[in-house]
Amino acid sequence: MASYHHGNLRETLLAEARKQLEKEGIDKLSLRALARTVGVSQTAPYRHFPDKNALMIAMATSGFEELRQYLVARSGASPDLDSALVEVGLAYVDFAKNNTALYKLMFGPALANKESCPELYESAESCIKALQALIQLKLSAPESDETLWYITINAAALIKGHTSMILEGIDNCHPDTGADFDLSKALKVFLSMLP
Amino acid sequence: MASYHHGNLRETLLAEARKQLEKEGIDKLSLRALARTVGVSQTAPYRHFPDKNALMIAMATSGFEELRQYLVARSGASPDLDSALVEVGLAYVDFAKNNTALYKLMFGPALANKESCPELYESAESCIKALQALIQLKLSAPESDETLWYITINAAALIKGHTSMILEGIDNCHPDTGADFDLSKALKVFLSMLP
DNA sequence: GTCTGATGTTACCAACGTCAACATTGTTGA
DNA sequence: TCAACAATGTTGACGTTGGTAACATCAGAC
Repeated sequence: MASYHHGNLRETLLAEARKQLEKEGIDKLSLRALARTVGVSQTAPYRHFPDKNALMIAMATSGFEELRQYLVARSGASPDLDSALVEVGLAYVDFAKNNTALYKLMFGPALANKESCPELYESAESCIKALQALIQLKLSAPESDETLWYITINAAALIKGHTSMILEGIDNCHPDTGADFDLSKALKVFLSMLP
Repeated sequence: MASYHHGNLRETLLAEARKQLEKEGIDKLSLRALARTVGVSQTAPYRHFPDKNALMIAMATSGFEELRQYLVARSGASPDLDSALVEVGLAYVDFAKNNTALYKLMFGPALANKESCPELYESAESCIKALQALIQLKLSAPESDETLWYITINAAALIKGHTSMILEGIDNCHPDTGADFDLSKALKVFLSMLP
């Protein structure tokens, strides 16, 4: 027989939410259904999260931590700097593809208001900073510090933009030849343009 | 006295939805509230849209048409090609900033499934193609056709990525000097890297 | 002038987020 | 040891939402 207290409800809810998020999509994610599948009353989640949005923010925050670890792991396993730079881009996109709903949640309405959930912003910005730190390693050319910085942000934007287009299903195949779009080629083309 | 038939419900609903979208955000947008403010019964909208998502798709579609027109207008008013390229990027971001909720809707869950709403994808891709056509004008260098194509997509991704970061409120100010991020400078830096 | 289809209304349903009041449990200090 | 307390879980309810079915009203075609 089940005990009155679940004992681990908060983490169980987060895990089940994460599962449902990827399986059913974000709009089919309801606190009630979550409680039901976990086998607890409909209002029990409110003992661990003030409201539904808090649950979302908790998921998003853990998502940023996962993403950060994934990026450093993938890029760290590369032999040289150039391949590490390509790899971090590929890794970022892979994470988004393998955790599409979570990724959209991370950059979705959850972090709409900066001051309401500062810890979310911290993890988000630290994640980008990690990416930028890696990119900056590449740029030891005799450029001005300001130019270097803009190139770095451009690289980050480039990866984010490719991620968006891929998630949106926009197939950037060649209009004439019909050749498939190859992300790693695109990243290498950008790298070759660096000073 | 009001007549039984509204006469222009579909467009009135779209206009009011657009207004509410920017004012209250997408999650506060309900068909019932819409019908109420328009002064019609709660189920009247279902005579013009099969469900709520159809209303969203209709808004998104018109949004893409607006965006396309805005881009050609802004870029067409530029004196030379280089400034036109910078201008199209600035215009894209401006549109997103001036119509944030609509922009997020356009690239949000509405166009999640490609085959369910092909006309949305058409307008979205035609919009990107227009942007790419302009960019391709710049690239008459003796590069391979494939490289040219990848540079074009990179430019599109760059703009999309900057848009995302700006909408997400990530301030890319310089970590040392604290100088504000300047989008047009970033775009010019990218342009200067082109072959 | 009647018939028909388009449009709007009323009544209803299931599901959701959330709150208040109550029940049960683990813990802690006398 | 045990009573008080805080944490956790349950029950019941309220208001709102998206959506369906049946009915009402109107405009235009024959």
